[in-house]
Formats: sequence, C-alpha cells, structure tokens
Amino acid sequence: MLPENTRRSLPMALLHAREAVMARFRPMLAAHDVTEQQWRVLRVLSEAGPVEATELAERASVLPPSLTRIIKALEGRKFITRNKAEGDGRRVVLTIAPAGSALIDALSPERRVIYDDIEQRFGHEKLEQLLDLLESLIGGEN
Amino acid sequence: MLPENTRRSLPMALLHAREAVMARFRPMLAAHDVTEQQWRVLRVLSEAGPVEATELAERASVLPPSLTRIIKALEGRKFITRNKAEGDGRRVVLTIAPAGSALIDALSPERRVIYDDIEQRFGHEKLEQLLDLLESLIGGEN
DNA sequence: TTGTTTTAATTAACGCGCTAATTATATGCA
DNA sequence: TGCATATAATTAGCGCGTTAATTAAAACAA
Repeated sequence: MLPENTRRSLPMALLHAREAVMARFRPMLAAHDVTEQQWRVLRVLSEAGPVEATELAERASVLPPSLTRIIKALEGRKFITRNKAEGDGRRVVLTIAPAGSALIDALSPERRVIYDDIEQRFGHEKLEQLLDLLESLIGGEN
Repeated sequence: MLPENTRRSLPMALLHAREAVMARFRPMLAAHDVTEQQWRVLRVLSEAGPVEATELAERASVLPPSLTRIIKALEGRKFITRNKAEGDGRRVVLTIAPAGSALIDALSPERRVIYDDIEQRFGHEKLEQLLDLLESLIGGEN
C-alpha cells in the first residue's frame, strides 16, 4: 500500500531521521572545516591504516568521483598522503598523515558527547532496535 | 558509547538504508527525467493544491534555495505554474499544471508496485516498527 | 609481441544540500 | 509620512551524489 501521508513514507522518514541526527554533528565538523564525507574518509584511514582507493570508497560510503575530490582536498591540507600502489600503477594507496590523526583525536571527544546524548535521549534499547531494523533493511536485498 | 564498527553507526546506517530504498525508485524517476526532489515537490502540489513556497519547501523537505531551482525546472517543463500571492508581493504561490498531474498519474502505479515490493520483502510489521522508531527519532528533539 | 579486453581512477556535467549574503516587499514605530 | 526592522525569496559559492565518458595501466589472447 502507498503511504497516505508523507510522514509514513519510508524514504521521507529516513531522510528526516538522517537530517535530524546529522544536524547534531554538523556544527562540530563545520568548526573544523571538514565535511561529513571528508570526516568519514579520515576515520576509515585512521582505523584501517593505508587503504586502496576502491576499498576506501566502499568503507567510507563515498562514490569514486567524490572520493577523488575528497582526496584532493585532504591531501591539500596534509591530512592524508596519496601514493601509487607498487606493482599496479592504476591503484592508489591512501595513508593518514599526522595532521589527519591530530584532527581525529581532537574531534573524537566531542563526537562521543554528541553520540551519547542522542543515545540517552532516544533510549539505548530503541537505538539498538532501530539499528537492527536498518541493518535488515539494508542487507536484506530489500 | 561510540559505535565501534561503522555498521552500527546511526548516521551511516540511515545513509545506507536510504540509499538502499532510493535505489529502487531512482530508475523510475530517471526514466521520466525527474529528480527525487522534483518528484516530492510535485507530489505535495498534487496532494495539497496551491501552496506558498515556504510551506511547499517544508512539506517537500527541500531547502528554500533548492526549491527556487526546482521551481525553475518544473515551470520550464510546464509541470507547475508560479504566481505572486495577492496582497503580499513577496510570497510566491505554486500550482500544479495539467502536465504535472499527468506525470503524477503516470508514475503512481509504478510507485505503488515498488513500495509494495519493499514492504513485502521487509515485512509489514517491521516496516511499521521502523517507521515508528524513525518518527520518534525525528520528533523527539533528539 | 601486438592488439583486445578489463579494471582503477579520474573527469565531465548536472542537480541538490547547505550556509551566507542579497534583494524586494511588508510591517512597525516614531 | 519616513525610517528602521522583519520576512520571503532569490542568488552566490562550494562540496557531494549520480551517471556517463574518458584516461591510464594491467591482464589476456592470438
């Protein structure tokens, strides 16, 4: 059945929910001149070490064309370094640089506070339920 | 607590979920050369009649600058008409045009099929649960 | 080895999200 | 009435999403 009102439309609800959550994180990122996507890329590089572009794009949920732009920006600010893979001149390997690690460290506490606040307001139980449902929706070939 | 792995990160999960759902609708919209946001605007105008720009932006979940661009595009294709509000020269009133209504009618059956398919695969019960949780997350000043 | 096919990354083109600034019209106040 | 303030819409500027096209390098085949 089609959703009669817009609020019960799944795409709309997901959009609003994401908007509501990101509104909490955006000021923090803006204060450090980092976009949401740049932040995701940095986090993946911080947690996973040197990674090839294709894998990085997947893990950070960014499309390849966007990643190219993000790499340029982050490299320009010395947050990451970019090298060709040895043995395959097509592949590119990205590595986090000291300035990048420093930014991660600087923002993590704030990030934790925001995340905790959301979890507390929304409820731990409900958050787990929501994450389970979302995971199922994503993974289930829906 | 911070989410250890990316899959249990709420912003990421919402992003992926929305992406998974929209992937189903996108081909339909692309086939008719309508963007997702243009489609939302058309639907609101179709369901709510003539509406002022500010209200339209809210109901379609589109930012005012985006709405300006969308109006231009839709007006150019004769899907909507744009007039000044009588009594207040600042306000703009949008109305759906016959071609716009025709597009809505043409796409609605397809839309229903896709939505039904998602609901069937995911499960009616789970969909309702998910919508409830999302609604709570959005509305709860979280 | 040479030519074809495949793969990785980039570029191109267009629209939207987002913030900030600007324009135009209304409203409020002295 | 005249001026300051407030409001609605638009414009500007930048980055990302998305699809398609392009470039460069590797793998494969004759």
